[in-house]
Amino acid sequence: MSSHPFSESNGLRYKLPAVSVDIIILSLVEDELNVLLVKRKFAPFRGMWAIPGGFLEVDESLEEAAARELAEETGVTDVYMEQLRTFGDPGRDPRMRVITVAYYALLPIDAIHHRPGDDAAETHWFSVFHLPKLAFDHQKIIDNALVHLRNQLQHSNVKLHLLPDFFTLSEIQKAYEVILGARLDKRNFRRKILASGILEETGRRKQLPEGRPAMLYQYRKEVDQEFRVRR
Amino acid sequence: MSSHPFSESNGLRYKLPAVSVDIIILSLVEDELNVLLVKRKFAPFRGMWAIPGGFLEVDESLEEAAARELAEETGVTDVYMEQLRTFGDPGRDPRMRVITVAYYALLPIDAIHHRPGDDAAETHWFSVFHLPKLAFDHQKIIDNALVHLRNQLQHSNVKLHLLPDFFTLSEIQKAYEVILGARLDKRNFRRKILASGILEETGRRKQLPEGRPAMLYQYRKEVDQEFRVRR
DNA sequence: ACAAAAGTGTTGAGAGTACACCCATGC
DNA sequence: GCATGGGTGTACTCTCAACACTTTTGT
Repeated sequence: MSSHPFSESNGLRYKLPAVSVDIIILSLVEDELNVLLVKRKFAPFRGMWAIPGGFLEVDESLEEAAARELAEETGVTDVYMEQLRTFGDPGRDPRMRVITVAYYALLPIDAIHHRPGDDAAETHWFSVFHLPKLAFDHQKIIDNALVHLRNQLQHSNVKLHLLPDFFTLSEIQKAYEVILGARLDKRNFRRKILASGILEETGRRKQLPEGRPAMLYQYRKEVDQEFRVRR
Repeated sequence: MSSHPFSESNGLRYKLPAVSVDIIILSLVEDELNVLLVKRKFAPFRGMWAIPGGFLEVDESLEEAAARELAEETGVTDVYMEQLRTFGDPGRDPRMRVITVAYYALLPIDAIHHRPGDDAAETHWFSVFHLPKLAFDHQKIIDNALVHLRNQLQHSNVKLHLLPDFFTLSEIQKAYEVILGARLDKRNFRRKILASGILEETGRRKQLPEGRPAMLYQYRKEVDQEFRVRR
């Protein structure tokens, strides 16, 4: 183990990298998987779109920093978040060495109050599949988040935190299809997700503009934890 | 996005956290999954065992830092490494704020030269299942690595980088059993791993001290990449 | 010949996949 | 009564799990 950075003679403090937290905020809006981006007001990459984030403050855990950034951009708290990965290549920020810990947050459609505080930062939702050119290595970070999300849906029956409290089976199937980029068979999808036991009927139905009303489901509270194992 | 940490008036530099890289070095030794630990020479936690690691140097990527620490402890280069997760709770290091990016490295038994340089640091291999009390939050970090490794073996046919170049089917099965902590059926294991196509026969056999000689296998070069998808 | 580890097949259960029609509602 | 989306069953394939004996070698 190398020595402590402060135990060396002074003049080395400039070597300390900065630590930031970036948060990929994902939501389903009108059958699209959207990510919230902010337009940069300062150099470098001034005017370009970037993942919201900021520097870590003293006595704040990484999760707290991510939650704070999320609240600043969306006004939303109590949201599902997960640490993704840390990016720290030298040169990823031209100003100085910045190590960024990437988180991603999944929010249901109905939780978005969209810029309640006047942060004055310009924000916008983009489809993750049609992004503009992004600042820093942010495209790579979003690619990473998407791979992670797809893996979760394919290999387990985790709760998909992008849905509102009550939803129809068609809505959850559509969410899977949008994220995976593939059509799924209705009968097989329903049988599988109901057999997995993560859902329960609410007894209520959703009145649609057209067609037969659909049963509303919710995730069972008890099985919030994942159960991925096969045996 | 909060402002740049250096753009504020001075007096704030002490706020910058330090960034370290810890590397969990795993190896199979005599049917045990072992992790390499170092005995701390300085406070805090002086005399306790810890995961090898060190502070990130300027112009060094996170991967390079992890590889450097690995080489310092084992003399080994060109090893399979993967980023695990970043730990940064305030108070995890009593001296100051330290954000640590955890990596794990898997090395085959025969790659270990064990302390070729005289680092003077006392190192020792421990079974991951019988660890002493560790410094910092290092127990948590190792738990994390173990969960990650088990998930990989259970949900995919990735190359297990803990094995030497050539190995018998009994050896690879034993490796799976040690890591998963479960007995596996010999016939089912062999059928499954051969059907997955990640292995190929070498044509050579391993002469054993007792019993019938066993066919030696190797991982196929072309399929180093994972193929987890089902459809 | 015996001890030790390698090697090998079959059967039953459950999961995944492909596929097409009837049902309830609003207008 | 018709347009719209909700809801349902069956047959085939493939994967997984359980289970015991024969083969090859060294001594």
